[in-house]
Amino acid sequence: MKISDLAKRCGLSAHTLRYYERIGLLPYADRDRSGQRDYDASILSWIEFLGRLKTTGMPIRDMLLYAKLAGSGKATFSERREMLEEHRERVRAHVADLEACLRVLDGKIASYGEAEERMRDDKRNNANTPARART
Amino acid sequence: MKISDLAKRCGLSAHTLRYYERIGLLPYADRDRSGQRDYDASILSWIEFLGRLKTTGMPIRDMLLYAKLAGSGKATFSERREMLEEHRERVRAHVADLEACLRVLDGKIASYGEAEERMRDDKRNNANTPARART
DNA sequence: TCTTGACTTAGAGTGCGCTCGAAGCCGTAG
DNA sequence: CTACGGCTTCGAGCGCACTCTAAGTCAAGA
Repeated sequence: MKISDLAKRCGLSAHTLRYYERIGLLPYADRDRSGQRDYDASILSWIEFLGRLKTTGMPIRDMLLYAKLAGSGKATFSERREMLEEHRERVRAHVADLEACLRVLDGKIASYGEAEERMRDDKRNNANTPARART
Repeated sequence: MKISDLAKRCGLSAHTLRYYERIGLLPYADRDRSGQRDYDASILSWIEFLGRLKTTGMPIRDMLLYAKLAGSGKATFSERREMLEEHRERVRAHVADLEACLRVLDGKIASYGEAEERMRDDKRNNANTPARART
């Protein structure tokens, strides 16, 4: 598979794939006789997992550490598990944060909705009541 | 309230507070007779709300638009509500993504745990069984 | 044969969100 | 009076994660 094919399949640009290889996030890809990268489809599952780490906010330097451990075989299973467990906790905490934020947004949206409602009422009644406090 | 007091209370640095004022995310603060910013405590709730937007990944340019609308009174209630509704949808989608990632992490962690378990068993049995496929 | 287009490399540039430094002013404690 | 800490402004610098450019190579199709 050429780099542009892999790019299409994994949703990263060819630029980004080369960048990831350069920094060590992707293993050095085999080159064909004209020097072009020729990827094995098995790289896709690794890229997909990296995408999960990225989505969940893991910085590249941590992904690099994980990648290095993953290249060292069975001896690093427990270290990798611990990394992922710590990361999972951070992600869970972040999700909890986001859910709290969502509740705040819900409240704010509702209060705008109610304010708009009142404004429509005022208009319909053509009443000259004093302005209400903003929220 | 001086900038360092506000910084302590809201968790942003004085540098960041000045930066936010400079770009228009915070209203221009009153200065005392020696030119130093003197904040009213009411700024705290606005900063807290900005923090919610930031936590949920809203870029500063969008916060700036929201801030501009919020400075324009009642006429922009519906526009602000629509902004927040769209943002809320993005956040909900992101939370769903994160939850999918958490399930992947759970699976990965479990498989490391099982592999470690098997390695301990193998050691205890002192058996020279062939290596298993890595996951 | 010539053109086209995708690939290669090293390295520069971009956008975001801060973060810091320099130089100078102000008010209070000693 | 002086020293000190904290404030001011403006602008430069930083860390991250790409993103793009330039110059060149290569293989296949007209």
